[in-house]
Amino acid sequence: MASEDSYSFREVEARWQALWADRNAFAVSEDTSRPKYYVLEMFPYPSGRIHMGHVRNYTLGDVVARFRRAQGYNVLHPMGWDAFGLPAENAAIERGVHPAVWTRKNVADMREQFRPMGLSIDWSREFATCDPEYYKHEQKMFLDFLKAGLAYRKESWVNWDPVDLCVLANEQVVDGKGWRSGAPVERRRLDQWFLRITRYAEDLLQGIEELERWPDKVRLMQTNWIGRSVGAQFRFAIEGREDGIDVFTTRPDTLFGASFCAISANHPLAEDLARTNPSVREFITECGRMGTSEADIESAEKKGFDTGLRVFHPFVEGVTLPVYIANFVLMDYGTGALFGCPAHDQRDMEFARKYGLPVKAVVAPKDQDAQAFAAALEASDEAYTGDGVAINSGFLDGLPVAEAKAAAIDRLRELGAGDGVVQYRLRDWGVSRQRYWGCPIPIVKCDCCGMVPVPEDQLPVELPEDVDFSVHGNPLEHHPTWKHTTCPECGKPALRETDTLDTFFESSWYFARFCSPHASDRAFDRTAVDYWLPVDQYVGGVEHAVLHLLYSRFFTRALRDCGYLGVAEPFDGLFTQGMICHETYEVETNGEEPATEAATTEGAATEGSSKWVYPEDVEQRPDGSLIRRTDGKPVIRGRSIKMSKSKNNTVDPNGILESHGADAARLFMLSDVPPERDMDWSAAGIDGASRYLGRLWRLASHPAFDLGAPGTPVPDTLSPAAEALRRQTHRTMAGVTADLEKFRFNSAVARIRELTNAIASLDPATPDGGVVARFALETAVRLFAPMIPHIAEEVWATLGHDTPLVFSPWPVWDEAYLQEETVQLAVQVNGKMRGTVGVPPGSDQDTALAAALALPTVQAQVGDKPLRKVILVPDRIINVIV
RNA sequence: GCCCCUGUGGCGGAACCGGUAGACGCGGCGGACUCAAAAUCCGCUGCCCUUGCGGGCGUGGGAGUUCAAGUCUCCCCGGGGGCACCA
Repeated sequence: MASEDSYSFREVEARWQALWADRNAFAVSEDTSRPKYYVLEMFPYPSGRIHMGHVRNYTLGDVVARFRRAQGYNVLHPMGWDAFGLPAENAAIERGVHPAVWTRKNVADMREQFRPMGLSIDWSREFATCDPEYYKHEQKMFLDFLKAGLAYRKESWVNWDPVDLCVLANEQVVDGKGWRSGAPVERRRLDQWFLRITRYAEDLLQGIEELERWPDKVRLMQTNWIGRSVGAQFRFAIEGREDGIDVFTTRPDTLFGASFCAISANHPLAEDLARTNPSVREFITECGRMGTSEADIESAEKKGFDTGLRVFHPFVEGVTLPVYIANFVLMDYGTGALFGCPAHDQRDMEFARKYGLPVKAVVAPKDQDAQAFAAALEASDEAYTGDGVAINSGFLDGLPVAEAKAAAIDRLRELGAGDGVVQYRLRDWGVSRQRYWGCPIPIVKCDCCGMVPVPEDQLPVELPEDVDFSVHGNPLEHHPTWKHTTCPECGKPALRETDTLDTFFESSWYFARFCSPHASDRAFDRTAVDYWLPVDQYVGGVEHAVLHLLYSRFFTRALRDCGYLGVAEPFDGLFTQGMICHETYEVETNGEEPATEAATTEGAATEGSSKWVYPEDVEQRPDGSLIRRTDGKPVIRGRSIKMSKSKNNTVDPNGILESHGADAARLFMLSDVPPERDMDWSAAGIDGASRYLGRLWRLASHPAFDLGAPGTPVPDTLSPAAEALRRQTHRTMAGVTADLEKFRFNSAVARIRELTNAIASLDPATPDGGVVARFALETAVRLFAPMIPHIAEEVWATLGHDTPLVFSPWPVWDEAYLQEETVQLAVQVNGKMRGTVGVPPGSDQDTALAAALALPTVQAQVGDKPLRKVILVPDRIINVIV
């Protein structure tokens, strides 16, 4: 085939990318004369290689950016690097490369890997979070938070990752294991810096209501994570002691059914008792050992220790309850103490049965006999947690649960014992990390003055470059000189804080930094953030539903309260994309070559005797069976799962960009599967996308019509076939515009393909075919430009246009052409489809009925039976009931 | 265990507010072009009965509401995700 006949994506894509770059097409600045639109994809960690997840993420964002730009918005679409973090340090330990060098190299490599995608990014705003120019502002923020009481230090139990030798936030512990290392987390007591995210618990919760362009799933996850619960807090007086025990409960209505009080092993009272009682000490130690370890979660056995203390029931004079130290009571939720009502709480029931405590029913369902129900419940091992009315409960008797709760709280208040309170599951965010490659915490520890903030004129506290990774542990701690300094207050020798900040700190404000990335004396220029924020469309993976997205929402509020910016919510719209999956392949190794980690596709190889094979090494034979390219060994096809290095089922994006081009990769990413869902990568899919691009190209380069000159007006009156294509073109504009606004990219692609199919099948003899075909084709590429920008530009230019599409407005449709000339009305008889009939749009019932009854298939059903009823939905359906 | 989402041809998926189920694509089958193949183009492609015309069935299963249900309600089953001693 002659080269001029085939579409040469290599040459075309490079040419248009060069033009966009030369014309600075994507650089933006504040412009109050136009509406702004801020599009942001979650910035990447510079691992060194881009992966298909990136390709999908940035393709989705780029479609939005280009679409909004065409619509006339002033679009900000920046890119940066989430550059601090453990992998850099691990590389340093394993390969002796300095984390900074490793990171810089990866950033440079990945920038080059992204380049061939043709993204509409304003690269002049690029930064990496490991730049001191970036993190110095973060240190200032930390100091401002400290002043505002939003940052504080406390000794606390922490989640310790024994592999990464580092503290983890609660959000970073998954199934009792470190989110990165996968190692069972240990409990340790350490001095830590915290951010008071709990101050905003209610506000963060309320704010979720307003996030209408966020997925419900994410809103729900955040709601659950914050975990608001309404109840009562009150104090039990201890028999023979001056102090009391504060407890929190969501069921104050069941107080008459209380049979014990339980406190956490870390409760001050428990620690107090331990000082004099060795067996208490032993029990506490035992609880500490279990902690959040895997074994503990498995067993989940309730254990208690009877302290011998007794507390007075607040409502019933003379009644006392035993006080237990219990392993299931958490110190950092509520007050670290609770009362147990076995009849109406399953966990309390188990505890009561184990330690022979009384079970007293105090709530019974409305419609049941209270005494019989109570007797059955008290003999059972299943607690009743449903609704009902209070029984055996003194002044509460007969009240429904909700009212009983209120009445109990009122009484507690009268007694001066307690009050109604709201509790949150959300904990403060521990931000100290015992690592090198992070932002240093700008604090000096002085023996005389305590924790002293580093004065602002001494910022940034920069990381030392000469660090030794051969010693286990935190290099900042081991550095010979770095941590030794003088106290800013008293001038005596003092030590720097050697912990660094959690890397989620950097990603909690980077979106704001993009508004004024070069501001040096402050984190952001106020006019810039006021203009650009909030982000109008954020795009990323669901895996950040609670971590990054909750921290960022908190940070934005904290920054607002410290005077940095004026908004509460950082992301007005959020889109969470699905994962990229691929089939897995394995060959049996029979011990001849090293097996890969746990390659066990069900029904296939047994553990340890097979090896995962990369898709690119698998070849399909004509009979459909698979073999390994290198040696012809049979390959077993496994199910499709998320692309991951451990399963070798990854496809390298740059290989695809090289072989098929950016437009083909982008088109495949956008076709077929709705973007929020997981998609399967397949060779057939990318080939299909390439084939379509070829067809589109041929449609323009070898048109079946004389397309005439650009700008030729379409006549008002057209032949029926040409008129139909004109109307379809207008309908496509409206449909695609709506699809892009709603992230229905797969549907937008389908619509434009329909339009190009219609152009291709228009009879070349059609009068006015050329001028309408030009109109349809031009519209198709304009609508396609956000998705497959290079070929769209090329076709547009081929059709004779001088102004590139990046500088062209979005097409506008004419409402008058949205309706077809003749509508196909569906005809039902007794609710069953019997055919369709073409009628003019807006036909009334008489016209439609006459046309419908004329159909032979309808006559066969209706015959001479009398019509009982006729239902007409104009232009859609007519249903004749006989 | 609790909460949420989801189930449509061989496959990915479409179907607006209850109104022609299967758009668009992948795959498959048949044909054209070719010495042949690739590429490309054309046609067919939910299932069952029928030579055809035509008819019946069909959106995980069962009931219900309605002139009309993939769409709404209830129950059941399967798949995915989140939380998991939170008092």
